[in-house]
Amino acid sequence: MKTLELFLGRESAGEELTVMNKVQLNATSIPHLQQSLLQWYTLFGRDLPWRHNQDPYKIWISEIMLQQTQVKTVIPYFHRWLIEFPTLISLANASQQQVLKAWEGLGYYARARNLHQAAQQMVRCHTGEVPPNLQSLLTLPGIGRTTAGGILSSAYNQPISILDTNVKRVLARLIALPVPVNQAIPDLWKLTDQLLSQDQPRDFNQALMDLGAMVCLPKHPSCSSCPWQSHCQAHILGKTMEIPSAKVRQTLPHKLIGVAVIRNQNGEILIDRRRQGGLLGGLWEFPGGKIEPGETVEECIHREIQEELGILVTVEDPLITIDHTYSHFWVTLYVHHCQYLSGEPQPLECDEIRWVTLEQLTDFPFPKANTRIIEALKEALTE
DNA sequence: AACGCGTGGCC
DNA sequence: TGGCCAAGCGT
Repeated sequence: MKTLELFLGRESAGEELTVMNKVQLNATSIPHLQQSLLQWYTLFGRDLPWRHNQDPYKIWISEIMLQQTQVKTVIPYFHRWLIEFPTLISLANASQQQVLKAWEGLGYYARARNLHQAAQQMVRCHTGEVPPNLQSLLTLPGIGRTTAGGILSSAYNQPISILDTNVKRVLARLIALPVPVNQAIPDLWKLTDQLLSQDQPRDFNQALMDLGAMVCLPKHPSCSSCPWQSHCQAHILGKTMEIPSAKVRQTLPHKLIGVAVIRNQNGEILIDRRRQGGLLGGLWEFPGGKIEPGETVEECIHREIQEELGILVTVEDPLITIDHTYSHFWVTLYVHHCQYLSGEPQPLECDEIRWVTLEQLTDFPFPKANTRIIEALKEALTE
């Protein structure tokens, strides 16, 4: 009997590889797994906007937006995006600020910067099309193996597999993976490769993700309605809830930040554009910085504004205090009204600075925590 | 190879 | 309701 053998949890350390666990999937069951999943998909697959046609550009946009982001969150962004950037050319010709503004609120902003760069790269090197092959796709910023597989299977119906969070969970349960998912990535790629339907790769990949998103849920999987129930080793062994093993999360560090809403005699407000590359790169913000030990908020803001912009301000009343959680830390922003005193503002620690009116603020892309400052400011100034 | 990278939904 | 989680990629 043919079997697909997956060797998991090898020991490394220079010596000969030691097989700690061997998981086998009966190769003769693969056609049945494919057919039962595809049949389930025709009955229960989701009706999603990016499944309405096979335009590679739209498929690409959806794949990027969906990285680490729920379908429900993506849908309105996807529609707005296609109105503003209906074609690959229009995206390539847009400014980064336009692109970031359309992305505002979606998070992981490197995705938007990469999308913009990749569009320009496609125009320069790929005749203005989303390249229909794996090698070329992987050279584009923001496109890794799973996204490339998603694009090639969805847009071109090519038999390229994917391994996203949903697929990892489904496959880990299917074979009752005895180690954490992250320790078995090469094996899971082999498995998703082996399972992929060569006849219907588009539907198969979409079906696999729908199964993970609708049935094989992290917390409460509906095994009774799963087309793979009779093949699922986790279900057979009663280990569905333990697989995949949850990853340990450590508590997020906390940062205290002083933030300045600086207004000049004309009532204009000073904002700065964050440097490319790092956290929230390319987005605008109200200037400020970390409160040092033993420092008051007022002292911090006065110092930071001098260091970052080379100007003097008087720190006045508090405007708002905001707690905000990022992916790897959380902050408390102590936001104060400030009055501009002297000096010519310079972009010492940012890419650009601007004096803008209250109305103009909404033309710039801001991170979420800063849009809350803008709302508070509008309330304060219209009273 | 582990870590940096946002935000909102969900309970 | 605070914590977990989501169609990953780049470095």
